[in-house]
Amino acid sequence: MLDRAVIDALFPADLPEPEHWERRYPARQLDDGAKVTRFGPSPTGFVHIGGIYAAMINREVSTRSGGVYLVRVEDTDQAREVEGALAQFARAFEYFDLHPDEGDDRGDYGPYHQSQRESIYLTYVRHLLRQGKAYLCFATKDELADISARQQATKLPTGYYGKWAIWRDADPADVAAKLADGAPYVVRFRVPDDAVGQRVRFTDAIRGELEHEANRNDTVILKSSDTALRLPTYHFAHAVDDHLMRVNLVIRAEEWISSVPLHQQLFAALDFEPITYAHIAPLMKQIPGGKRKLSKRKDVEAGVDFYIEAGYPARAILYYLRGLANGRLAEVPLDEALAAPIHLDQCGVAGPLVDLVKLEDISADHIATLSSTEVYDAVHTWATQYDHELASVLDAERDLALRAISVEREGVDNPRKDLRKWSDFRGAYGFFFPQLFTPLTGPDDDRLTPVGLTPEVATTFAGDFAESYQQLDDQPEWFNQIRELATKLGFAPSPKDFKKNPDAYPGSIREASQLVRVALTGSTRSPDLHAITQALGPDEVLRRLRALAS
RNA sequence: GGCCCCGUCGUCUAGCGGCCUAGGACGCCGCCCUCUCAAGGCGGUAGCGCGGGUUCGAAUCCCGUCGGGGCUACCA
Repeated sequence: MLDRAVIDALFPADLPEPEHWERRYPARQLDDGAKVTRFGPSPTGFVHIGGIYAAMINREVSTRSGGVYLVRVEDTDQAREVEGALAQFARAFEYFDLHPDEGDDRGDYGPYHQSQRESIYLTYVRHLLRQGKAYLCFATKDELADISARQQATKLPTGYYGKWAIWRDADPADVAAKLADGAPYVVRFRVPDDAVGQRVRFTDAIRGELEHEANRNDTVILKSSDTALRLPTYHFAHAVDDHLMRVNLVIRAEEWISSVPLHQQLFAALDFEPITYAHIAPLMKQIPGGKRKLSKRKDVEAGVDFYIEAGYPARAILYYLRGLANGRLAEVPLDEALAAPIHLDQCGVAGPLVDLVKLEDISADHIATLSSTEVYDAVHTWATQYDHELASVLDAERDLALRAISVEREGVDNPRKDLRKWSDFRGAYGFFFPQLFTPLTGPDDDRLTPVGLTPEVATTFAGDFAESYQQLDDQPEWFNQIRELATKLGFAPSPKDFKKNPDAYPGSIREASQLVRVALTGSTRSPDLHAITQALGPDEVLRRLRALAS
């Protein structure tokens, strides 16, 4: 073990003792059962939908228990930090309305950036060093790689332990010599001697009793001394931060289960009160022949921006994720589900596949419950960010937009479900706006092809229809115009008759209707025709019909 | 390789020894409605990974096995 003077010389002279931090961050005054939870975004990449999933559960559990939810930025990996990642997190939290009780801008247990907590970590590293519960390690990358290779060759567990831990029991003179040379070092945790071969049990709030081999590795707790900031690894930061921030329930993804034995050793070595863990199942993606964890790099739908850019309403996504967390909540209506608590003991333990089709169904159902103005506002907000042309049209044509959105939405039992996300708006409703609609170029226009009428018939029908067109309020009367003209031009009165004898007619009432539809909307799919003409107004209706006729 | 987690229709799941000839939702298929597209209504398709036990009785408990996922980093 190193002399205390040697150890202390490695740290700033004014570095506080642990007692200082203990006083600085006192135990919280909370009711029994109140949960202090946290989410730790790591700005090393873009926001993962699984991060929103985890944040939502953390937020929910703390709120529900009368506790505190905090966001702590886990930026100890400075080398991999990605520009703009934090801003993206902020945007995502805003979009999903997941605001922490404590974070960068408020809270008494900060700073909430790990990169700003260096002296706190150093206090505890020095503390462990002085007690011989940690030690300096000068092993180089090459040496480590060599150790690992030899272990693999002899089928031994890989890692830095036992006789492989070359600096664990190094002669203080050798350490002093390295230090004198200015050699970079890391600080490793000294696993308790009695840990080898031990098994540990712990209770997971989601999974119940879990059992694991005790940790044997002298894990790095403080990263290399050759960097400007002396930052800890995740494991050490977790122990120090969650203890000092008085977190009492750690909800995190399943891949951390394997680290619990290490974390428990760390808590014990630091004399910290043990903490409760809840490991949630990771979100998965379907791949040929199986499934795997949703990958930020490979899967677009792993990134939150995918959902925000496409314009899935936040509440629909939240509802979907809630149903994934607690299956029962997928069976109750959205409002009820969002108001219901998430129970950790009812969380699924198998990683669910993210099912975009299901999300779209949920989203369409949700949008169908919104009023026209709510839809307008949401589309407008979305378009302002992602479709400027649409945004300016919506600004200029607010009344028309509202009339368009109202078609088969207001005052009906079953509102149309043609909007699954805000980016669908242009395709489904764009034709309402002259600025976004290109009239047919004539009977040869490709958009008319699916209707299956000859150019001559199409031109004649459109021309005659425009000629005698009347903008009638009554839907049946209005539709009679199509019916009568169709009869006059020899169309079959019903699709069945036409089907029975296709050579006897130019088409049926169905083709006639579709002709008008395509002329007015450019598509064979649209809301009710009469309602469209009411929204468009007679002038625009005639303009579009004549474009086909000419 | 070692260790850990997980395994019910294509997907999300209900089920926690008899209420299970396994229920619901999404998808898919069909029918109805209809001027079209949707929506809606009705119906259908499809599953306990496999093998042993325990038990009068197992999707439910135990063991094994197979399969999927994760950890095994100075990434979190």
